[in-house]
This record gives sequence, structure tokens and C-alpha cells, in this order.
Amino acid sequence: MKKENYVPTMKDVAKEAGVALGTVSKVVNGLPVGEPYRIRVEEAIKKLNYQVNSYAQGLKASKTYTAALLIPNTQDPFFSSITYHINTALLKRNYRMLLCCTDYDSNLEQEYVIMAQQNKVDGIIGLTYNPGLKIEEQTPFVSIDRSMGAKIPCVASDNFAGGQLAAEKLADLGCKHAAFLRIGSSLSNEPNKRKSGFENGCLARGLSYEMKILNDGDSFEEFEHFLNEHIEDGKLSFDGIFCVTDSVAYSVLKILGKLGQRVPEDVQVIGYDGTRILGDKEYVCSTIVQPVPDIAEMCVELLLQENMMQKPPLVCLPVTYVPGGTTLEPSQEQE
Amino acid sequence: MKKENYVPTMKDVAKEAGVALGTVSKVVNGLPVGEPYRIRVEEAIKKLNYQVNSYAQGLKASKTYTAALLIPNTQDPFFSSITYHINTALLKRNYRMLLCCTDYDSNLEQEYVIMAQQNKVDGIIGLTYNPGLKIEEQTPFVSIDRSMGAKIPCVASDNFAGGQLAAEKLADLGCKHAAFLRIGSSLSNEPNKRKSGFENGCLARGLSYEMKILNDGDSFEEFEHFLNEHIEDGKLSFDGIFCVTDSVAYSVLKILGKLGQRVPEDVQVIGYDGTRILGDKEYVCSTIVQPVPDIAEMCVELLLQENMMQKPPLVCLPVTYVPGGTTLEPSQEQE
DNA sequence: CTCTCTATATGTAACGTTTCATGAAATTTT
DNA sequence: AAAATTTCATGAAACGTTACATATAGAGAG
Repeated sequence: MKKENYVPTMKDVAKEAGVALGTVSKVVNGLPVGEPYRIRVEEAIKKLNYQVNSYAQGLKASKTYTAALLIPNTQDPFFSSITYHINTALLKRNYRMLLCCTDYDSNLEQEYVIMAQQNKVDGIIGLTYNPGLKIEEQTPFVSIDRSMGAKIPCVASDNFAGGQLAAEKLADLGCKHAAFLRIGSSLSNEPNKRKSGFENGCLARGLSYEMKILNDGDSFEEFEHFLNEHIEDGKLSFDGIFCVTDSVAYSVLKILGKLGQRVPEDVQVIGYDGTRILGDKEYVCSTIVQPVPDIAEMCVELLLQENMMQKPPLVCLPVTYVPGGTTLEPSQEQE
Repeated sequence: MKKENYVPTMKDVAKEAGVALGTVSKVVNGLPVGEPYRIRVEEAIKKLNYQVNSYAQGLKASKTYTAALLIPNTQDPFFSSITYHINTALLKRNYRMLLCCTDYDSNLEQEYVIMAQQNKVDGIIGLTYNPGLKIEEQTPFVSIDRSMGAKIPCVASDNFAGGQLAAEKLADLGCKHAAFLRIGSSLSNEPNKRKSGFENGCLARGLSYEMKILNDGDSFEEFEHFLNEHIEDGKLSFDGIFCVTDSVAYSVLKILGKLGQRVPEDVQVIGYDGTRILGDKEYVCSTIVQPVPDIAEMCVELLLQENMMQKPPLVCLPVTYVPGGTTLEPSQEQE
């Protein structure tokens, strides 16, 4: 018996229903077919438990129903959140996701793009760190957080508004002198606007500020030096800190602890991303939350959009402020 | 011009190299081919930038070169680590990974199994929470951390040895009275052995111990009550705590802080998993580290193994203890 | 120098779909 | 009621690969 690995095909369904192959194909694809035929085919499909072979479909259509996601890793909470939601958005549309972890390696990024381009995927969504990434004209590509020219749509949170919002919140919470802590060029392009937004917000609210920007090789100890230099008689000259990411914020919280500064009493801290750690219900750190599910939806939508016409070069999605334990409660603030 | 979407095929390579189709196929698949032929084909491949169409391959071989990974989510650090390494192990073998996030939902798990089976994946790797999961005989399935009968291989860290190791370390570090903190049935099957291993280790080393096991609905506040009950005159009666996961350990650390207990001076804490948070270089918590890359390799190896003969029902991989900041250094310990 | 045997390149069929030209049946028109 | 027109199921071709049966060239033996 060869029935062990038997999987019914359209031919089998056609025979079972007593119709032609093409008729079955039409039923499967929802194309118009005479009612009695449709019914017989549908019954045969149910009876045989037939399921279309998407690989034969893909071969015929030169479509793979697969999209690649280029991302440094899946460990970082922000990346893992992006991965989760992109995957969900693709599954919803019956697409598979080919996960390509690049580990921040420019060459690996380029290799994955080439590999993906050949014919394995219908498109690529990328959160990349190679500014010179070569992408063939005809490969649908959607970028997260990186502007890559007019022809490639970029989806990002509204980084400028987010920076502004952080400044406004700190001002609202009573801060007078703020600091902005950032890491260098690896956060290029769109997230850079957090800085301009923050400056803009500070100026609007009369909040003075200083900036510390780490270069690529620098360790986070630089932040410790910077903060330490701004302590006089045990008192930190800043009463509010905006960190460019939650990840930076967590490191800064540790440093502040080491330096004997209390959060939020002595200094309030706001991060950016809205990532949580280890199943915490509430946000540990007050933060500007990126709408990751919306970002994912938008990426997939833009990627699979049929009409190539007018893909917008940049889509900014709105952010929200969510208080955590590192800022004063509005009630406390008013006391 | 129709060259816009032109993707070279084996036929093109054959024409370019002046050989037959089958010869190209052999070269591509590493089968023996006369040297001069091989060279000409390889040159043609390079020249045309040819890449095999894996969907045609899959159609021919009735293989999809895709494996599904069933996992609750990709946010939890342990799950994200598993995801990353399984993905890597599959890519290495030219397999794609179909990521199915189940959110601990038994029905969703079953749905994904059915979908994966019909959607024609070559096999499934699952870290599941549905004890009654129905899996068709002919679908290759490898389970992580869950025993699912003799026919389904289960890959896990050596949970018993890990529990034992934790007890021994605590004893070595000078503890006299230990606690084991666990959450309930969601950690079924293999990870349960951490308990037996710990008991075994405690008995062997003359370490007394108590257990607190949370039921499914319970919040972590139960741990706080439990620990609080064991404080007398500000002093905790335990000097060592083994937490069933790092995630539990982090929560417990917070609780201990709240209760005014110093770690590791007053009480030492060991977790299980070996997950790190937010790019920390060192482990924040002393922990029993699971060999996640090896677990991933083993899963994929077992899944894709051709000879169906003797798949072992259980593979336990060795764990290691890695000190973090929540235990005393051996030097301190000896003082 | 011819015959046989081996080694290996060739070319075709088949995998399960979709698409499209074909023709048969049903409907409308005169 | 016969011809013209429309409707729509049919079945073969094609997508890019692999595997197998066939053909061809070269080597060795008599």
C-alpha cells in the first residue's frame, strides 16, 4: 500500500466530483462556477480533506507567499516585539515570514538581501544598519526606522513628536534642567529626530537641557562619567533625563542607583520604545510607547500593496506617553 | 522588454554553459559530474547569478523545506532565545521556519498543529501547554520540555541535574536553610524535575528546605506573603532561594528588596534558564544556564533525521551554573 | 582493429497548480 | 423552428525542478 503518504490533489477532487481539473481550480480560488458544480466540488473537497499545495501554486504564480524580515536579533525586547507583530500581520494574510537575524552585520544584511531577492521571498521588511544597502529596483522593500530613498517606504513611530512629548512631560512634572542621553550612529536616521523633537519641546517649555551622545565604540560607562561630572555636593544638576531607548534608560537607572540618586524623587527618567521586561505587568520605566502593532500592520500593508503607484516615502505613526515608576505621579507632582 | 522580472532558470544556465539540464541539476546538488562540465556550469551560474527555485524543488520532492515552531510568544527572553537558535539551526540546513505564536492557548495550539499539518510543513517543533494535543502519526514532531509519549522525542535541559546543582551550589556557598519557589502547572513535565533534583541535592548536602508552589491563577504576591511569613525580627529564615526560572527570580529579587533583605548578603538567590535582560553583558542573577543553542540543534537534528527508526523519547542536555550578582563569590564565601 | 563494457552526459516525464484556447450546450433572435 | 450568439466546463500546456531511462563516447580486451 502506498497510501501512507497519500495527499489528495486537485485531480483526485476532480475525479471524485466528476468534473474537470480547471473547475476545481476555480472553486478553490473562488472564481464563478455553476452552482451544481460548485456544490459537488465542495463536497468532494470536504470528503477527501483536500488542501491546496501552496508550493505548486507558488511555482505557477512565481510567488512564494513568503516575506523576509531582516532584524539584528530576536532577543532585544524591541526587536522581539517587532518580530512578533510582523509575523502576526503576515500570517493574517496567509504569508509566511522568513526570519533573517543579521546581528548588526552590514555584510550579512547585504547577503540576506541578495538571498531573499533571488526568488525565495516576495518582499523584504528590514530594520537594518547598513546605510549603503543595495536593493534591486524590483524587490519590494519596506524599511523600519531608516530612510532609504524616495523609492523605499519607511515606517517609523513619530520620533520627533515623541521627543517633544518627553520634553513636555518632564516640564509638566516640574523639571527645570534636563539631560538627553543617546547612543551614536547605530541609531541613525528616523530615531535621530527624537533629539530635534526633544530640543524643540524643551525650548517651547523653557526647559534647559544638555546632551550626551555616545559614539559607536563607547561603553555605557561614559554615561556614568557624564552624570558623575554633573553631581555637586551629592546633588545631580539634572532633575529630568530623557533616554533615547528603554534599554539605555535601564542602564541609566542602574548608574543612578550606583551614584546614590533616587528615582523619581531626585531625578525623573523617561525612556523610548515601550518595551517591558520579564512579564512585568506595568512599565518599569516611564516611556514613550511606539505603536508596534500598527507599525507592523503598516509595513505588511505597504509591502503587499498591489498597485506600485504611490507608496509614501515615510509613514510616521503616533506615540503615547505611559507613566511607569520613574516619574512622579501627577498627584504627587501637584503636592 | 520582458526582462524586468527575469529570473534565470536551470534551462538558461544549461544553454549558457552548453550542457544539458540534468547536468546543471547535478552540479547544483553536488552530485558527481565531469570536471570540465562542472567548471563550465559553475561559471554560467555565477555569470547569470542563478539561484535554485526552492518551490519547484519542493513541488518535485513533496517537501516544503519549512518547519513550524510552536511557542507561546517571542517576547519572553527564554522563548526568544529558543526562537533565535531554532531559526539559526534551520537556516543552516536551508529550512525555513514558520513561526506560530500560541499565547499559551490550548485551542490555538491545536489549530496551529492542524494548520501546520495541512499547510504542509515538513515537521513541527513545539513548546506547548496543551497536554492533550492531537498530532497525526505521520507528522514529525519534536517537543521541547514536554514529554508527549514514546513516539514523540522530547528535548530538554537536564532539569533534575540542574535542580541538584542549584542545591549543591547553595550548600557550597554556605547556606543552611533553603527555599524553592515555583509556579504551578504551567511548568509541567520536564521542568518539574527541577524540584526533585533540588530535593535530592538538599538531602545529599544536609541542606534543609521548604517549598512554595504557586497555582495557576496565583499572583506573585503569594511569594511575598510566603517570604514575609518567614521573617522574624527583620531576619529571613532562609539564607538561600532557588527559583524555578529566572523570570521568577527577578520578581523575587524585587520582593526581597521591598522586604528589606539584602542579596546576596542576607539571602542568596539562584534562578534557572540563563536568560539576560536588555543587553546586559553579565548575568544579573546567578543561574542554572540551559544550553539553548544545543537544545535547538538537537531539536532540528531529530526533526529532520531521515531514518525514522530509533528516535529517543527524551534527550537531556547538560546545564551549567553561572554566578551572577545574587550569590556570594567563592572568595567572599571563604572569608 | 573490432568488440564489449563501463562511465557519464542527455533529454524527457512528472510533481500540482493556473490559465487559456476550445468546443459543447443553452439561450436568444429572426 | 433553425441559426446566431452567449455561457461556461473542459483539458492541455506551462511553471522549474529531479530522476530515470537512453544514448554516446572512451577504454580495455582479444
